[in-house]
Amino acid sequence: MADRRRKPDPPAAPDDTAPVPEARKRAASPRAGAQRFSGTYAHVSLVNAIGQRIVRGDYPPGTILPNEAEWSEMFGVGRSVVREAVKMLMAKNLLASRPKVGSWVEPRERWNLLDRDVLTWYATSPDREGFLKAVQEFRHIIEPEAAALAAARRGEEQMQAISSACRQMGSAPTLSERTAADTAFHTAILRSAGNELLMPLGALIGSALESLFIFVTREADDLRHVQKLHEGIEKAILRQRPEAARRAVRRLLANTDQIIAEETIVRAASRSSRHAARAASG
Amino acid sequence: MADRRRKPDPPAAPDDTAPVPEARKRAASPRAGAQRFSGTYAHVSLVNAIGQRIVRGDYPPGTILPNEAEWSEMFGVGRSVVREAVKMLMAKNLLASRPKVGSWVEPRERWNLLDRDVLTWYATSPDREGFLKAVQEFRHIIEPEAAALAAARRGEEQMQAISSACRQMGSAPTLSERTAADTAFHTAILRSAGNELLMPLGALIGSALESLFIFVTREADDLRHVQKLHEGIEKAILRQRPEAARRAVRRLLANTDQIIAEETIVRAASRSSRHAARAASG
DNA sequence: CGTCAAGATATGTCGGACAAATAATACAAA
DNA sequence: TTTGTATTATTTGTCCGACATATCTTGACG
Repeated sequence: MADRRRKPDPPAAPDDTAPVPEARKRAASPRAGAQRFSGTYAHVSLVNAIGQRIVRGDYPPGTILPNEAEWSEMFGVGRSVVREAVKMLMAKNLLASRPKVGSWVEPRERWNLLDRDVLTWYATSPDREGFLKAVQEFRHIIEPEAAALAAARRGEEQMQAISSACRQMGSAPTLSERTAADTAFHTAILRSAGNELLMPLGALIGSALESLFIFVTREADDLRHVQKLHEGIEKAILRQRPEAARRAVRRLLANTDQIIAEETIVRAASRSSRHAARAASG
Repeated sequence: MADRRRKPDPPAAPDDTAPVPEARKRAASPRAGAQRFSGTYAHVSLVNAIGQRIVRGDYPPGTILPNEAEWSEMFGVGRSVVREAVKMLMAKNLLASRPKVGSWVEPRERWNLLDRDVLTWYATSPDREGFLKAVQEFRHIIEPEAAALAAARRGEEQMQAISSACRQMGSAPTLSERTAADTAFHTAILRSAGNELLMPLGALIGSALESLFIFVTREADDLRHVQKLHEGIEKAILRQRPEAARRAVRRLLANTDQIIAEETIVRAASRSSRHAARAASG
């Protein structure tokens, strides 16, 4: 779930580094079911909890969900909180509802899979491999063209944003910061492409990179190589060469494909070895 | 706004052609502001009203919106209805809010522009030309590749869905039905591509076609030509020729580009003639 | 000038009550 | 038996009022 609480633009934020208010006490007793997180509003917790369960497959499409009273009981929140959370999931087309029937899970092809939150839940679902495969294929479709458009139309500040992100990627001390810069790099390219419909896809790339960052360990040589690939993209856009940008992005994606493939093999091997161990011990 | 009230899958719907219950009486007096629509739930009306105003530009990004009490007053609904509507818009990233500050319009690049409802509001906004331009460019990126994937991976029933939609397009008696079949055709291709991330984009194509259907008059010759172009796509997918499918889609899109360009010229001309008339009379 | 305290105000949450929609059931009629 | 109709039960939809929480603003104080 994206952080809903950010400083609004108009009331200029004097200090955005202020710590998020933690340690919020709940008077309500934490009843059975999933726990509530302090520091977050109840409806946000609920949206995440229910959304994650749906995407994870706990309630397959067509299933009638627990009704409002049951959710309310399960999470120890008021009915209005449940209703607002359900409405948010409806807005993402994960749910629909009717009086006397209840709420049910919508068929998967209606889900707003490109939504930030839904992507996050998908990325942490058991089908992570399916997620990575789909996202990566999608990137192959989108990103080369986006880079080509960016090479053709990018403005001066946009170019600076791209270069800056690329530099930060190279000098990031931690993998986490590197991933953030990586996401910023690709998002900046999408923005530079001059088509606002492309921008929501930044969340897609971000969740893919984050998923890779969490599960894949990478060696120094590899990181250097990846950095060179990114610089190749930057250079092509800087020089306003659409075809070169397209090719450079394809090279990067091919590299990522390879990493995913290797990781998949490793995971499959460890899985089968676990199976073997279990079979041997059983 | 997509119709939220549909028959759920599990309780098999015996008759889906039953008329939507109209003529619902409101006890509450219709106060100032936008009117409520009978037959629809209040929160749906509110989501549409507020969402449309935001996308249309009535409240530019950064603007603090009226607070809950004011919306409540404006539309003559209770505060909970307002809150649920606002939550749905938050789920689409059009809004964010904070206690003591209020709700504000999020920067445009955070909007979930690929969402069905947001697209609908965008399509009816004053910037319809910008909308069509962006969507059409996006189609150029997505659809050729989707068709190529479909040609490579389509199943038997998926092929039947494509062919059926293509046939229905050819024999549709009204333009409205033709547009519906057209949308079904492209949606079926997206589904056949075997990447679920592509499926939400059906809404994009649908809204583009609907927008064209509403504003563009087309001649019989033109329609025949378009039909042939669609059949070319169908044939390529039927024969499982990815490259041919890609090319066929590009031909169709080039044709659509031309139609949009012509329409744009016509509208610009009528606009300037109106200006001229006004200038002459003023 | 900077820091901290108090007030003001918008959203967040709770609880209860009633309205509306509709699936399911019971029942009457053909 | 079948068909159509009224009743019932249940779930979501809406309203209201109260209070909690967050946080911007203001002002006192060092």
